[in-house]
Amino acid sequence: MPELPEVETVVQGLRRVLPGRRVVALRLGKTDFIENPAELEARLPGSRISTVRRHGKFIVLQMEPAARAADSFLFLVHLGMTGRLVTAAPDAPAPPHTHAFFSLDNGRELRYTDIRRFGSMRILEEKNREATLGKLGLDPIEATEVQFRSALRGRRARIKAALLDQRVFRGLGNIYTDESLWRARIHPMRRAANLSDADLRRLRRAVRHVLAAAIRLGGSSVSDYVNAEGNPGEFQLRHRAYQRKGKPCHRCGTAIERILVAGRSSYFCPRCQRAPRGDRSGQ
DNA sequence: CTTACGGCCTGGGTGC
DNA sequence: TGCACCCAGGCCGTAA
Repeated sequence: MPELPEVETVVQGLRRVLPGRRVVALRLGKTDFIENPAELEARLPGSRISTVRRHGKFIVLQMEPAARAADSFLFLVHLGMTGRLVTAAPDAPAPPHTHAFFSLDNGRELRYTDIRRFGSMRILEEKNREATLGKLGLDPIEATEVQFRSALRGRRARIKAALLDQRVFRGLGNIYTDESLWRARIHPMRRAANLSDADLRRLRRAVRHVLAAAIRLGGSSVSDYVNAEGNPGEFQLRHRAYQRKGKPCHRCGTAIERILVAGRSSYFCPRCQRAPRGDRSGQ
């Protein structure tokens, strides 16, 4: 499912119920998406959740260990394409493909459901935090104009691919790159290095606007996404490009087109977002 | 170093 | 109804 706005929405929901809770038991189903299942089973029961944060598309739980003397650690959850992290009553029926059940000390249960299992879970030591999370690029909402420009400067990759690269910006995915490029009137096939300062300025503003609006509306529910309470978002109603092939552009009425860029479906308005010279191979 | 591409996994939609 | 095929918001490993 999720990109930055969806993960942010989930995190905001979990933040209302998880901090202070102790994990009393853990039950796992399929474990091929977990880096080290035995470590989870050894360390999570008895530990207490202190904070819930987002880093790019990662949900980061800070854990205080069961043993007094041991160091606190991080529990990372990535929702992949179809992951859901939801709290529920333990006696409520679990949906299919629910592969992790965390019993909490208030009688509730935190559950991870993931049809395709492209998500991941892992424990990360505090001392390894920077080596792992530090590889990710700028937060696209917090980046200043100077940072935004320098992150893309000199990159030969298509702008769409560069925006999707988590080492450049953390948290953007296919929906919000298309929505941002539409708003900034930039064709997804253009090379990042060829964008003018004016282009980049519009792009940064578009990214910030789109992400803020999406967070405000609780994210986009296209197929599987729900928030921490199990409810869908509403930003899909405001999509201007994504999955609107053949429908009129909200600015000029031209039919939205779909092409493949960086192996991903990319939706754009052929009139508002002019193709680069030299077409499909590049520029 | 950077960029491009196939693969992972399951399910939903479409067209014959 | 059945079946083949395409598509899907993620990222990782490999090759060029």
